[in-house]
Amino acid sequence: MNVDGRLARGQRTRTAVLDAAVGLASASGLDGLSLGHLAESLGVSKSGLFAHWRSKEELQLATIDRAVAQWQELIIAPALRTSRGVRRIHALHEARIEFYAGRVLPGGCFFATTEFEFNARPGAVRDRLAEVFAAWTAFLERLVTEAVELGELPPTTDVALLAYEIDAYGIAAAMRSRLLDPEVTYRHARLGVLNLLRALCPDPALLPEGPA
Amino acid sequence: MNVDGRLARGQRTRTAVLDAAVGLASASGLDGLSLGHLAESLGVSKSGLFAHWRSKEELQLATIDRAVAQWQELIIAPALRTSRGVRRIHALHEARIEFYAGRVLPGGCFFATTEFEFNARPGAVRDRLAEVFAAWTAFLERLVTEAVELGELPPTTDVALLAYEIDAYGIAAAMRSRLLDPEVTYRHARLGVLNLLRALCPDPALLPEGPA
DNA sequence: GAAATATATCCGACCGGTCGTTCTTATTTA
DNA sequence: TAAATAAGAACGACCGGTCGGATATATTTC
Repeated sequence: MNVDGRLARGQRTRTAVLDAAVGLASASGLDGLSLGHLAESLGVSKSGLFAHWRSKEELQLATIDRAVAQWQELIIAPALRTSRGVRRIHALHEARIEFYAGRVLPGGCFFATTEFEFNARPGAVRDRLAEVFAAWTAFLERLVTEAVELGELPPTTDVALLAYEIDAYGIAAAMRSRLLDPEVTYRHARLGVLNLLRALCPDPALLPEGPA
Repeated sequence: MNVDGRLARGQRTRTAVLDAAVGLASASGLDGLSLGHLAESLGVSKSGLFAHWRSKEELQLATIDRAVAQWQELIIAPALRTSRGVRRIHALHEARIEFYAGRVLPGGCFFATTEFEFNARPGAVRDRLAEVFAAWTAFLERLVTEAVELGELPPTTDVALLAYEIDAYGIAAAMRSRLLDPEVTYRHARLGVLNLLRALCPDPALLPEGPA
């Protein structure tokens, strides 16, 4: 970084490349995205990419990190600004559905696409994706645990199961929205979690009224 | 077919190729599976495949049809042998989870893999996959409707929503089981639907007792 | 029934094209 | 000037696909 705070040229290039890679890979997958197409979409030569990353795999790993940062900023951070407990769980899910429905990444969910792509392809990329997924699950479970500790959910709540259920509605939305009616899909994904939380949460004031 | 009922040589080859293709594509995807690898795994020459299908896309479409037939036989048919209503819905979900957990196809769920793979790849294959998915959704909704008509589910049931929720637990299981603990994942997928049905179904005798 | 013919099936060799990657060279930046 | 950054050309490997010919199977002919 320069003295005046501006990013060096190389750093700017790297960020631009990774942002484009996240967007394109959300549609085509990380392996499905060819370096030639990525370079062309940026008006950059393919070999120039190798000045910043030693191999395609290194660029893929960097792309995952960039996608995690975006996820953190667009999904996690807004949820953490709401009050702890059931409200925060609901806000997290809503932010996720908004993310899909708003087509922030034109290709859909980066993680859903790549995690299916690398499901049966062992290697560093798959390991990294598994780490990210495990961290996401742990985060979800932590939010549920907090809601239980606050008394907003019954103490008998199966934390891991509820986290699974909430995540399932999101995953299914990411998949179904591209093949079936997106509006209907997103409505179901939102209604499903709302019903789930309403059935468990004794205090109806913690959740929005109406059909969602 | 011959007069004695045995399949002709070509027909046997075609079936063997498609069976292998379904298995391999469940792991690597339909486009990710190269014709060279497919041919090699069968001890057959690559060019020989083109004697049966005019292009890779034609073989992909035939592979989808074969996967549909397997799904019909292994998931749909067993469920249809149980009595109509909530029991049948539950049996369908259980068969699906068993299918994943039993690793019938070593690569996971053929449809989950390929539908994500072709999510952003328009063409005949994607169209066919969307058709299959729509048919699957319609089938799920029909089962739910039947349960409502039988009085086993409340008449106020949101049929499409409940079908979405049941499918979501299956989709999530297909995805998470490969990156997180499979046993835990399948247990959650089964428990989730069981809880869902128990909460709606006034007659507890229609569902198995115990924690799943 | 045997020979001859037609057809279905399959293979090895090869093509053009795309992939990730490397090497050499030029240009910018500090 | 030295280092960082970029481009261009070219590579070997692999891809889907084609082609002529070999082999097995079915059908016809005698």
